Amino acid sequence: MGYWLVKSEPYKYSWEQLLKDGRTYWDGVRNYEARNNLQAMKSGDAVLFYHSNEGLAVVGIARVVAKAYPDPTTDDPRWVAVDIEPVETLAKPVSLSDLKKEPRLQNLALIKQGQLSVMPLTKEEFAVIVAQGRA
DNA sequence: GCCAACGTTGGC
DNA sequence: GCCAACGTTGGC
Repeated sequence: MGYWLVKSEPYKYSWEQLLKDGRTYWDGVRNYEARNNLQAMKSGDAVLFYHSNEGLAVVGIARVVAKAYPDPTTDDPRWVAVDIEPVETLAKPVSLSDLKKEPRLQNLALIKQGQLSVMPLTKEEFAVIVAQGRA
């Protein structure tokens, strides 16, 4: 079972929109490292949903429901998309500043490499963030 | 709106 | 294959 964190700008696609839709495809990735991470996702993997630009917080937990397939929004075969569905809305969004304060999260790509939009998490990192979000 | 960080592109 | 220039992203 894999653990991931994906970023979305709320005005493009927000957590609330995902709740309303019930399921969405995660596309538009145009960065090789993020693409490689997408391709490594498997159905059933857990995905934290982070709002960038506005909010700056992890707001919910989603699940991969379809592993990587060619991105339907482009003819370029290099890019892929996955399908995700919402699992749980965090009672208390975990903000970026909270993440930065947590010693166990200092290796997060979110903190070290701000512009990566899809990144892997360890099981512990996932658990730490979710525990904060439920507190 | 600004600026720093990073990835990608293209000339040599 | 190197490296400078450029574009994009995202925090502040």
